[in-house]
Amino acid sequence: MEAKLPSFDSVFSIDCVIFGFEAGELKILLIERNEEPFKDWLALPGYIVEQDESIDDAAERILYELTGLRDLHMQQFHTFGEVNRHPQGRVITVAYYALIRINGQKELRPITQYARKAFWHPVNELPKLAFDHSEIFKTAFGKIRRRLNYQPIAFELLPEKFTLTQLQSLYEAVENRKLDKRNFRKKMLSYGFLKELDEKQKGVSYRAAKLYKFDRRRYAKIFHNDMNIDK
Amino acid sequence: MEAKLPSFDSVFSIDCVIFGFEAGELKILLIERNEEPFKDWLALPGYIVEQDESIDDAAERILYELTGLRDLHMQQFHTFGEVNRHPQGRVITVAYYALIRINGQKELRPITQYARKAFWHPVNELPKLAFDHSEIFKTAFGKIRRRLNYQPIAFELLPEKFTLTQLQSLYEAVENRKLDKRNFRKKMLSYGFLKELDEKQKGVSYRAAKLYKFDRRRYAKIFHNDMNIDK
DNA sequence: AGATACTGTGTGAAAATTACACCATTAAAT
DNA sequence: ATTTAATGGTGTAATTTTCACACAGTATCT
Repeated sequence: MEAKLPSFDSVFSIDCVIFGFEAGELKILLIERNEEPFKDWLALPGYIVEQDESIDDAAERILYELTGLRDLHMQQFHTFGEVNRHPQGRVITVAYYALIRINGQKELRPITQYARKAFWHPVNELPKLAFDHSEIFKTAFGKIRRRLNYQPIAFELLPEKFTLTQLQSLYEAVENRKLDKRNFRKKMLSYGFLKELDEKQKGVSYRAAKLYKFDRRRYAKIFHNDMNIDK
Repeated sequence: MEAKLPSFDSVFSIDCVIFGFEAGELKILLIERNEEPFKDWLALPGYIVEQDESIDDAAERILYELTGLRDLHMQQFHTFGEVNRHPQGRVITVAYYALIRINGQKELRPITQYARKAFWHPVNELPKLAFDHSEIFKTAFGKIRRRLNYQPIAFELLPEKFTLTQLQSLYEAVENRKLDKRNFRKKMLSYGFLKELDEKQKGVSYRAAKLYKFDRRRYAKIFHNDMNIDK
């Protein structure tokens, strides 16, 4: 009986919204498309999923092929399924986001020919993007803005060792408002998951600030029953 | 050039997790499948999306066809895309949830032959479900549990006019813990979006409680800049 | 030596959260 | 008429959290 059932194929895609933080500015990763449709347009890194890979695996592969970036923790956040969102037919897309440190060492280098190049672009003043990617970006930005206050995602955007001022300016960039320095530091430290290091900032022309690290272990212990539900 | 591009078809599905509240218990809507695969199994209401309907439209249609329920506000919450989640091939599924009042008047009556019947089942002691539907349910339950405290979703589960005790017992059912009556009432009323009615409960063999209504207008005013970000 | 630019710190007021117990009202049972 | 069972409805004090707010210290550059 099972043998009689028809067998299904499917065409759907993944799009990735990768956030980074650099020079006090929040940025996302864009590619310049080298393939129709929307050839030469700017777009989010995204492509069609293969039949034999899970959507989570596909997200990793596709991001790697288009940008050269690997091993980020991407999270699915929404699926976009308007009938005409893709000019070639019915293609829904599952959108993922990730937050990463922008790091001069990590070269952005498309592996496939589908992208001509990949680069960081500030989230303010984004140009028009291919497909419905502008909408996808907007949704992603809304999600991380809210999530910032419930999950320790800020630390994925900062270098491993960071100053409290850097952390604060990230919050300010995402929330788009000024925060009080004393209250911010008090609150962050009170959580108990920041590890104070014996090191100081270098190369600044003013008093060097202490460096801190996000301590995943302590975090896991502290929020085992609270914020972790979210995972 | 555009004319040369291949044209895509796709097979993917929608599954719905519909929560209701009755007799102090949280329930979800299940169907008994009348079609292979998983014929005779219990499952979430779900089916394949047509090529010419958006996924949001599809969710409404599918739920209606399998259960007779219409005009709920469903919200997409996750897409499930493991390679072998569907025995007939590659079928990812976009999952939606909704919260509704269980109402004796609304008959549960499948329109198509794909479901033999539709019925409410308590969320505790759920049987094994078809496909990966047990996992889908679990994810949905996690989402609404967290959302309960950020968004006014509780009122969608209660009758239009409800008592504070009913509201409290809903919170207790979802959070699975007892709450303090005085603090709960104080807090709920302090929000200012509950409208006290001149009516009282009827047909109870003890002191009748006042009835309240959720006042969407006041809610929208009060939380315009806060919780509404979430929408 | 002075200018510059940022680091790092404390206190008090206000608001929100928590813990906690008893009398009032109604319908049903006697 | 009285009692019983079940829930409705209410306040206060202690604690915790949030918020507003200002200035001296230090490294670097000139």
